[in-house]
Amino acid sequence: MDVEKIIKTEKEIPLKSRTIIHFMLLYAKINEKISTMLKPFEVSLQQFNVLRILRGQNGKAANLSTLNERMVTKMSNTTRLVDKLLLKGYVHRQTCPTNRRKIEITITELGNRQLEQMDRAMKDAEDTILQNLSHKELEQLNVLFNKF
Amino acid sequence: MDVEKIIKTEKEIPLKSRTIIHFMLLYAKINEKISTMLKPFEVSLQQFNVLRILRGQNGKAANLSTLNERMVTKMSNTTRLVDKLLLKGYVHRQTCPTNRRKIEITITELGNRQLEQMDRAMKDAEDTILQNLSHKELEQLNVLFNKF
DNA sequence: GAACAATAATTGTATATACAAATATATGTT
DNA sequence: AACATATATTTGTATATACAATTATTGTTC
Repeated sequence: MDVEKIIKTEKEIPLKSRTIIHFMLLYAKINEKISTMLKPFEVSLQQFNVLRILRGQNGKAANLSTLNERMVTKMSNTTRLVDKLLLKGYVHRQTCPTNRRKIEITITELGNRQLEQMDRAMKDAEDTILQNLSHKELEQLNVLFNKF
Repeated sequence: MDVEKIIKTEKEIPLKSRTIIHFMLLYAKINEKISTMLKPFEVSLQQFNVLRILRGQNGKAANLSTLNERMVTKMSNTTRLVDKLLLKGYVHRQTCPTNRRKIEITITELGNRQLEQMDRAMKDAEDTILQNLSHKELEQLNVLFNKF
């Protein structure tokens, strides 16, 4: 982790700036590892998250607004994101019969099976990324993250 | 910060997964604040970083490979990224006279002036993002980040 | 010094993401 | 019922990013 990589001045970098830059570099690193891990499944991190949200519904359908609300990114993507999962046969979509504006999304059997495999790969990625942090340090990190 | 937002299961989320998800949500939050802050200047975070790297050169030119090496993202973008800064008049580009494969990039007067304003806005953004963290907590965070 | 490899940057293409506008359906008001 | 308003999703467009292929120049080797 080389913070000096981005900013290199004669002056020392203030603690706050250093923290933010550090965070950004770390993000790039983590994101790369996770993308690599998801590559064999041909899904993006976002698509993976949608599948996880759908599984969390325990069989209940989720409409696009619900998915969008739970996700980090914005609405306009959700339609196209689900389109891609649909193409792979990981989800099923149906217009809500009581309110035809709504679209109900459910995860398919295939989606669930693939997701289980992704889970295992994800666990490996997490272990790699966090291998140098102890249980106590991870807890510290979560406490600090909660303050943001 | 709501980790349950992405994964919602009957089981408790393991500490490592929780940490990664937490991190991702935090990234989205921070990234949004920084983008908002940069919006008036019509530059992306990447473009801002290029300008900071160039300033760090203290007048010396940087070629595209150097910029790329210092940045988080990949080469292919660097050309187009610099193109945009060029359009705004923030940088100057010139073929290296001794090695005509290389392109030398320098920051312009205008670029420097704008960058100073961005610095101020960035400082405000950092203060907002990190307002709930004490000096000690920031130091803790940096120590933990270094372990990744 | 011709042929090949290495380096530096650019371009093409596909996909991802952000923002705004448009469409379709439902609800509330007079 | 006609109208405006709200809700849910989709589409268009511009920009961002990733990966591979291409071009231009330089360096190396026989």
